[in-house]
Amino acid sequence: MSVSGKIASIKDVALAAGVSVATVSRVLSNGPVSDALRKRVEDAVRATGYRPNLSARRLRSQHSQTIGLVVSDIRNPFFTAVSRAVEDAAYRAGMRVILCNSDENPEREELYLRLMQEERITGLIFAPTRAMLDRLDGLDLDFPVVLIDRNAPTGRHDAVVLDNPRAAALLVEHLHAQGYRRIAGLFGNTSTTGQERHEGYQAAMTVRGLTPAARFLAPHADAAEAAVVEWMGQRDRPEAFIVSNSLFLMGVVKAARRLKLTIPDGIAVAGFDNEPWTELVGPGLTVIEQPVQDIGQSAMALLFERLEAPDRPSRRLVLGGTCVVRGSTAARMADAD
Amino acid sequence: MSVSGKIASIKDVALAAGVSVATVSRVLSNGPVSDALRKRVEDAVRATGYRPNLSARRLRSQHSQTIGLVVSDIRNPFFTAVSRAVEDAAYRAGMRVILCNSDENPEREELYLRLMQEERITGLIFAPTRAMLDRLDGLDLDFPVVLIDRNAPTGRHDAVVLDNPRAAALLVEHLHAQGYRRIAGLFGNTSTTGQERHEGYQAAMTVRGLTPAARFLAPHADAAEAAVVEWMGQRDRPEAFIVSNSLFLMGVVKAARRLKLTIPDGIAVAGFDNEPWTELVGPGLTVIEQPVQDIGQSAMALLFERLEAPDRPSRRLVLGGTCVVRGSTAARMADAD
DNA sequence: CTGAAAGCGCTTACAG
DNA sequence: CTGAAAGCGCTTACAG
Repeated sequence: MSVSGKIASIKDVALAAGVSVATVSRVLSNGPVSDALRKRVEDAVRATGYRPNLSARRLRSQHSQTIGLVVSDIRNPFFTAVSRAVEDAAYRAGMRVILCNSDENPEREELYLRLMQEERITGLIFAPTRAMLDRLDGLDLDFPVVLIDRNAPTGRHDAVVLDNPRAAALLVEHLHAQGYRRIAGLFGNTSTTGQERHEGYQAAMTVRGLTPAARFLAPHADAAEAAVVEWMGQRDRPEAFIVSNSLFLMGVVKAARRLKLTIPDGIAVAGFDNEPWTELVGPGLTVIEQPVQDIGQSAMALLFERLEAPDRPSRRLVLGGTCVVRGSTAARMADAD
Repeated sequence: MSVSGKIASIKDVALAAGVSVATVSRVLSNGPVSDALRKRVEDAVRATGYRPNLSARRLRSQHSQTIGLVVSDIRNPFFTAVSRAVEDAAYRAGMRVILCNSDENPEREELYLRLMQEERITGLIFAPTRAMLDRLDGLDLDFPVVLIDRNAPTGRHDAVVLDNPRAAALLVEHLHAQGYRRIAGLFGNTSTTGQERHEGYQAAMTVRGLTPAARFLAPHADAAEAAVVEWMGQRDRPEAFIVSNSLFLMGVVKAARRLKLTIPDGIAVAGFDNEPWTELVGPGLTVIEQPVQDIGQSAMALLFERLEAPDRPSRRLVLGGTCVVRGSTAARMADAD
């Protein structure tokens, strides 16, 4: 136990064991040490309550064993889940993670990128804004970066993303098969994700001879609620909505309630992501489930591969989503318009 | 720009500026330096793309500017929100935070406590398991700790917690006023939180001449669902449930669905916490809202106060919750029972 | 197998 | 105001 207040250093241990600090260091790193000395050192470690100083270790060994994780907001359940997966993988690999929330603000992203440099991180897992995505290739950072969730097809960085166009197309496909025709779309306007999902929506609508009708909104439930309320007041009101994130999902549900429309008869809805509560709302909400666990783990895996082979061409891992069908997209009544 | 691959050190800057490293250091820390030299150093910093090495700085200055945060699971929305508040407060104060998930596992808690020592953190914000709570006073850690969410009344550490008994009593009070009498309770069995909420429930029931009927469950939706299904099959089935966390809330809703009971006529429910989706489920769920922002900020504040006055007696900050009334506890039909 | 010594990149008395 | 030097707590060649 440290009684003195100050925590014991390797020197204290060496003194207590009657050996050199080099020997203590070797015992701690499982180096070649005689059994006799090893035992004495181990006893001394216990006696002094010694804990290695990671700052010193990092400085000397020149690697931080730290990975950076910059997301827009940890309160977004998608990022909550991904970051949990990243952290688990990191701690399993003996690494630490530094988490930062950019709030979709490019200036904060820049600030945190600087912080990452000062921490001498081993690598970065990053969900950038569109603005940052444009500048990212120009920056010269001292660590590899793996993009998650957002990504430019032309970028030079490794990335693991959902197959967003395909996922959105899945929703169109499903709604179409259920008898819906006037299918409107709400997409987030701050990330590439919203764009890509819109592209998939657009293509899948067109290929079926349906007319796409999309709006891009700031990622808030209120924005979606207002848009839906207004939209449903017009002629040719949509029969169904496809929305690109769970905040919009909430917005649609709120709008339905305000307009006294039942789901799905008055208004059908499908979207992202499969959060626990989507099962409980109304008749259950049809959603795309992302492989969040896989995304986090794969990002870590890509990072490790990159560290092993710094010069290999970049890779993009595109993961498929699953369509979880629930009552919010039940087959459309025959009598409908 | 660092072209060499290796990031520039303070020595490189000194060389480029034609000054000593001491002068560079002084410029960086806004120490007393002549304008002429300051300018030369600033230019050299830019030219070399210099970024201070935080490991070196921490080692030398002997403080890590780091606070630890150990919670059970960041995916629990309560902890998501609190940790976001903690991180914001920390970064604002120029500190970093290391986040760890214990998964309610005392062994992992111990592991992370050790990690915190190795990081030489400035202080810890900690939501411990009950098992850890018992041993915590015996440990001699080299940093102050502020407990959040969970806490033993006899403990020697600072803490910020919800007034759990009062919050649970609020729910009983409300249900009673709405005409409910047979009010059952489901409480988590891993934390002190569940215990305290049970106490409040018990007391509030007794004082109103009602019979408490409580069960303690592992914190999973499934456990709650099963318990409710079974309970509702018995004679004297409860009219309402009070539950101590949002997973149980989900469980009750699922059970209601399975039993084809409407909320609140067939089964009323109220609980913790006020997550965004609770408004959208069924007729809306009546819940206690915790001041999550305040909890995170206050924990940081208590930590800073403790650092300034290490010997001051410990403090507990007990914050009140708000009862958010929704349809799940609408007034009970007169004909009932 | 073991120890003395150098050095990672900083900050901070100590002189001048 | 400025610089030379010591030292934070480690690891790792280098000798022996």
